[in-house]
This record gives sequence, structure tokens and C-alpha cells, in this order.
Amino acid sequence: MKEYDHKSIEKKWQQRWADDELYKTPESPENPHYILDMFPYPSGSGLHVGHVEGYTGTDVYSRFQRMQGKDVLHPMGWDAFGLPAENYAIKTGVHPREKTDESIATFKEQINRLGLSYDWDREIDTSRGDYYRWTQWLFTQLFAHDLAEKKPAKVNWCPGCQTVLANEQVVDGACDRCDSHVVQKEMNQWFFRITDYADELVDDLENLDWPESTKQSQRNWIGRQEGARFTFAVNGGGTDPKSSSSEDDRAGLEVFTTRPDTLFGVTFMAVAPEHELVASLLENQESGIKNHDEVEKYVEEAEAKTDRQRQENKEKTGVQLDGVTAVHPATGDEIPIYVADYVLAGYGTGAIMAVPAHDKRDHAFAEKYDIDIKVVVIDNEIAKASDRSEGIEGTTTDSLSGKKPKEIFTDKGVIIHPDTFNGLSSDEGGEIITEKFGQKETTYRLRDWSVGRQRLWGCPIPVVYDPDGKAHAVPEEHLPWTLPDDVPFEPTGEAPLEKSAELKKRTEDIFGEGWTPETSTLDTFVDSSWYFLRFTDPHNDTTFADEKVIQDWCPVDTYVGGAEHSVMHLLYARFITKALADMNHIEFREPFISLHHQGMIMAEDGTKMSKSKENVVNPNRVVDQVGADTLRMYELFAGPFGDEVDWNTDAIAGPRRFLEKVWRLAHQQEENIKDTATPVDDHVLHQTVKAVTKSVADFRFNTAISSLMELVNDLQDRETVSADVLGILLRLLAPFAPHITEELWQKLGEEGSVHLQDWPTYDEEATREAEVNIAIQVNGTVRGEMVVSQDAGEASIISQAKEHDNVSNWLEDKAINREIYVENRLVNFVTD
RNA sequence: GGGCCAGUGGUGGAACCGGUAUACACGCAACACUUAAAAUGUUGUGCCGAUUGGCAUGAGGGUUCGAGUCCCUCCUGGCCCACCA
Repeated sequence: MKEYDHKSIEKKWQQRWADDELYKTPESPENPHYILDMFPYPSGSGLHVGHVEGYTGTDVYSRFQRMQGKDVLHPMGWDAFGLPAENYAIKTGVHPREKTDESIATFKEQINRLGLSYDWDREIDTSRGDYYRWTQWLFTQLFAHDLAEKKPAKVNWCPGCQTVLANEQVVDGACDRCDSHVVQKEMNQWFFRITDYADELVDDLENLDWPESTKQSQRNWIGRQEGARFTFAVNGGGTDPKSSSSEDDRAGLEVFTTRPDTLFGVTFMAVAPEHELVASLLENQESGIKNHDEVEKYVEEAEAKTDRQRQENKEKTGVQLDGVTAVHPATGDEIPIYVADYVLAGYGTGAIMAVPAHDKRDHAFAEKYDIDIKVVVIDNEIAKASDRSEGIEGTTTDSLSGKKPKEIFTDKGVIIHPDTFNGLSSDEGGEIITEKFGQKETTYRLRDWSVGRQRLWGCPIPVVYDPDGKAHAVPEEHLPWTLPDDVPFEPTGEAPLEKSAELKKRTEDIFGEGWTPETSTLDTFVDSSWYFLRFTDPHNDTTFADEKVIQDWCPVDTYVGGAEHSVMHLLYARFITKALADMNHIEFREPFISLHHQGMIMAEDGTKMSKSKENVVNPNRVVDQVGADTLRMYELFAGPFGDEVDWNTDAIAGPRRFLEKVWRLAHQQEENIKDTATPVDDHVLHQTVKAVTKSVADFRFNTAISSLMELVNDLQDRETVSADVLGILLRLLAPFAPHITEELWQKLGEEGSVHLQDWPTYDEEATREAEVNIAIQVNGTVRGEMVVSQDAGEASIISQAKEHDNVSNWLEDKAINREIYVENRLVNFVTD
């Protein structure tokens, strides 16, 4: 018997499959199934065992679907624009193009050594003109439909990367790439209006077969809040609130709240330092604000701070706007207004009605500045007037401060008597109060998507400016609007493309004197927001992808990638899909029907694998030592697909031994075939086919593998194994271990590749065993076991059970109250 | 503070609709083969007792003939979000 030599076998079949174009995507699919991995950024450090689990999962699933007769689209490509290559260029002077191509070559070689069944004819590279031409086309479409716009905005500026960052890229006030402290800067920026789709992006999550945690992350990110808007008139500064002139912001201070039921508990207002009311009070000489300088100083200090610095300061701070008051819309009470930096300018209206009795932050502020606290809700009911001084103990206020409110609710100047709401639930009261004094409002945490980057290694924004400074999309015939080649790498603070003479000249040549190019590039999330469409028709040079071909394959049936993309990438791709649907380019509104996350592979010590800790496992090394088939099985067997697992070199022995057993089994079989006609009617076999089929369909690869191990353990104990049975084993195993199964399949003398065979089927009837072992319980505790035949009736089984030696001892002198029989499982006798 | 998830042998984990908890694998031990080792094979392996018993799925309650699974309270850990009104 030959030894199992994984090296020669894997090399041989990888070559053969490539020559035979075994994984070519069918042209006109009748039974399409689109299985997609999140395509990687080809980093310089190469593929990492963490990638392997995800890619192997989709590979197993793709092979399984093909064997079940599906036409499978399973492509791979490169999310190739990005900062690391540019930073590497700055450091070494090597052009990002060169470095990127090198990295891609490394990745591809590593992927191919794993025996993954990608159709490489469909490879895409987002940094190539034939791809980004259509990214630019997408931009011009959004621009034409008012979904892309340039607007002045305070943006996150990373001094380290010399660029603008999206909110999503700022982690705890620091750049998520270089960790520099992010500062705020006012700039003109390109945005995609994702907020137009906020409601649909929330509502459509309902119908997606995605992990609940991922849907929840998206909901949290979008942050839809139902609540109410109230307008508080502003008094003071010599302006009569009732004669509000339209351009005077002080006529009404608008607030958003999710707790309209607490309206009668408002004792002060707080506005963000950036709020326009503050600015107008400070600017207007006659505003009558008495502490002008103090307020100005506070605002200046607050604006110098980043959000992070404001958060770090746990103590709430603020300054009262002296001489100005707000008028309560229900009671007419005059209420003090404060500027306070705990109020966020970017959320809601940038101003709040403060209810210190029912909000922790407001409470802390009120305590500090000695402001009234009015309890208006007790135990989720609008408090009765008499309760507003009594019964406070043990309520929210009590738990907040241990203090009694300083002033009890007053009905001075009440328009509608607040007692009208007594005893209503918080929700009911809130609704009525909203109706009478304000209006319903929904607000979102989601901001528009800032897509401009002052970087070199990205897709150029296809926009030029006429001599008046008006933006025009570059017409389609000039796409791709190529990335110029004459740009120095070193960052200077201005956009790298600013320094390109080539780009300037090109713009003037085409559009005329005085025209200038846009010099920022697109966020790489734009590149990856539509790539799944391009895979359906990657070589099309007249459109981004033929509409009919897209319709053939899309939406993606099965999408797999890391949970770290739960928000950004997945949200952006959903938005672009909806926008393209609204522009009538595609006919579906969700890109990914079903989604799975692969778990992270941690280092042996349970920490993240990282280059600096030198604990990264290179898949090539493992493939050399034990083979790709073993590595694939090891990673899928280590635990549930979505769970994080620690790499464990010792445990690789299990799958390797298993494959060696299969190897020996096949060879022994070859040497002493006694009965090739043994019918395939064995219940173990049928049970295995059933279990593996179900497990793979559910992405439960670890249990699929253990079922296969059980089958092999069983076959090993038999004197002979027929070719039929071996053939079934090999087909079940083929998706997991494509090389060894192909080798053994050929050895069996079968026609064609094992990967082109039909998936084995099972007969439900045949999975049943003639005799089953059932448990006998007395009062729920197992007291014995017995073997019964499948056709024995309930009555006979129960009487047999009573005869059981041990059980009869337990039943002696007891009256049986109930007899419970569960088919194929157990009998339970319930006694007194 | 909010959201989501998890806690089962020495280890990774299995247990589908509430029905014999610990499948499968790693590790460990003994034995066989061997001059020896490796490899392979066989047997054993939750804990306490040693006889047919008792106790075990983070802790404590509950529902049930029966709970790892369902409900309540709590503890621990992880991930994401967070001065979002």
C-alpha cells in the first residue's frame, strides 16, 4: 500500500482541476446559487489561518451545492485600494501598484494551495481601471440623482494619516488605522445621502436571514428613536417671543425627547455650545445677554475640545444664559437656559429639555447648579398632584440622589391642567402630551456617509470644477478618470492629487481653461459596496454588469465574512443596492439574503494573532506539514463555524489521522474486495448521509465532520467494505477534503471527477434501525435499558419494561400512576 | 448605562421539538506489535463510592412524569455601542 503523500496528491489535482476548468461558472444558470466571501484586502503579510476558516466554509458549501445540482457562482477578488499600501509607499518609495500586485500574487498562491474552488476567470481588482471605471460611474449616477453632494461639514481629521475619516473609522476618538488623536475640522466634503434610506435600512432587516446580533448592530447604528419635538419660546434679549421675526432663531428653541411624558418635569433647558441660539446671542449686540463674556469663554473652551475630551470629563459643566429664558409650552413657566457641553450638537436638535427627576445626566447637572427637581412620573405612571410630594421614596428620584425634590410640581399658568394626565401610563400620557403641546418626531443617529479621502491610493472622484467653481461629473466617455502617475508619496497635508500636473493638464485639455479637478479619492468602502454585482459580469466594458446577468444571479444567496463588518460594509452595500434599485439599474433591494460570520482564529495563547507578537500561523507551513485537506478539516472541526477558537497545533492530529484511516480503508478494500454487490441498505450509512446533508446545509461543519468520523470508525470494524459504500463515503467527504477524495475516487475506477458527482441521497425509512435501545425510567431516573424491535407495540414494550430485573425492584410495592412512552427513546413509570 | 452572545470532563466541543448528558476529537493511562522508539491497533478515561448506588451542564429558585434545553433572580466572561436626551 502506498503511503498517503499529501504533497504529491494535492499538487497533482490542483493542476488537473485548473487545466480542466472544473470550477467554471455556468453561463446561463437554471438553478443559480451565488456564494460569496467578503473579498480580502491583500495585505503585505499574506493570508492568515483566520481567512482559511471562512474560505473553507464557503468552499465546502459551494461544492455541496454543485453536487446537489445547483449552478454555483463562487468568485474571488481583491479589495485592493487602501492605506497600508500607501503607507508602505511612503516608507519605502515602492509604488502602491507594485506592492499591491505582489501581495495579490502571494494571496492567490496561498489560496490555491488550499484547493479552493474559485472561478478565477472572474477575478476582480478594485484598483484597476476596468473596475474603478464603474465605481466612478456609480458615483456619477448618485450625483445625478442628488444622492452625492458636497457640503461644508465638521469632519474628523486625522493628523497622522493627513486625512478625513468617517465617523465609523474613529474609535474612541482615535484613528482606527494609526491611533492618532482625531480632531474636528471644517471642510467641504463629498457625502452620500445614506440618511435618506434610514427607515428602509431599519425596516428591511426584518426579512433578512442574518445573525440577530448583526441586525441589532445595524439598528443601533442607525439609531432610530421615536419621540416628540417641542418648541420652547425664548424670552429676553429685548425680543418679544410672540412677535417672532422669521430670521430670529430665538423665537423658538426646539428640542427632541424620547420621554414626552416628562414634559411637566422640565426645570431647565440645555443647549450645545455649537447651537445657533448661542451664536446669535453672542453676535447680536442688543441680545441683552448679561454674561456675554462668560458664555463666550465657555463656548470657546468647549469647541476646542474633541468629543472624547468632553466625555472624559465626567463632571458636567455649563453656564446659564443670563437674561434669557425659555417658556414652557404647556405651563408658560419661565425656565432658565444653560449652555452645556454634555449636550451633543450633532444629535436631535442640539438642545434638550432637561428633566432632572428622570434623567441621570440632567440630574447630575441640576444637583451641581442647584436647579429644581420635579418628579412627574412614579412607577411608570404620570404622578397624581398629591403624589408629587408624597410617595417619592423608592422612586426614580430617590434612586438617583436619595434626595427629595426641592420644589413640587406647580400648576401656575397651566393651560391644560396637568392633573388631566394623572394615573395614565407613561406611554399613554406621553402620547397625549405630544399631541397637545408638540408633535411626533423620529430622529436618527445615522449620519450621511462621508466618502472623500485626501489620499493617493484610492478611486479618484470623477468630478471637475468649472471656472465658477461649480462641480460637474466627468462624462462617461472619459471614464475611467484615471489615477495620475506623477504624484509624490510623502504626505504634506494637502491631498496628494493636488500635486499632480498630469491631472490638471488633463482637466484643462478636456474641459477648457480654468477648469480644475477634484483631488480627493473615494473611501474604499465605496469600492466594496457594489463588487458583488461586478462578479456576475466582470469583463463587461459597456456597463457595470449586464442587467439580465445580474438578475440571473443576484441577490447573493449566501454571504460569509467576519463579524467586524456587521455595520459599515454591510450597511453601505445595502444602501447602494437600494439606490441602484431606485435608479432602475437593478430589480432587488437587498444584496445579501443569508449571512454567516466565521469566528476568529486566535493564537494558541488565546490572544489575537498579530505580526508584532509573532504568533501568526502561516497556512502554507501547515499545508506543507499535513496537507490542505487536513488543515481544512481541522479548522472546520475545531468548533462551530461562527465561534472564536484558539489555534491548537496538537489537535490537528485528529483530522490527519482520520484522513489516514480513510486512505487505509480504501486501500484495504481494494486488496480484498469480496462482494462488490453488497447492497447499500445499511442504516448507519443512511443516517450518516442524512446527518451530513443537514449539517452542511446549516453551516454546521463541525458536526458534519464528526458524523463522517463515526461512519469511518464503523466501517473500520467491518470485514469488507463494498465499492458502493466507499463511493458514498468519498462523495460525502469530497467537499471537505477535495484532494484525497479525488485520488481515492480515481482509484476506485470511477468515471470523472468526484466533484462532479451527485450528492448521495438517503432513504428516511432506511435510517431506522430494526432494533433500538431504549431507556427505562422510574420517576424520571434511568433504572435500566432494553433492546426492543422496531415493530413492537407500546403495550408490549411497557410490559417488557416492567419485567426488567432492576426496574422491577424499583417498582415493587409501588402503585404506578402513569406510564409514559416516547417512541425509540424511553419508558417512564411514575409512582407515588 | 444600552444591545447581543456565552458559561457542559484535564482540553476543543456534541446533545435537532423538553426525552438515556458528555457524541466526535485532543490529551492521558494500560496493553499488543517492536531490540527500541515512532506509527498503528485494543481497552479504559465526568466525580464520589465500589454491588444493582449517589452527585454532576456557572449559582439559586420555578414549571414538568422528565430541564443543559423553557420561565424568574443572580454571578462570571466576551463582543458591539455609548453624555444619543
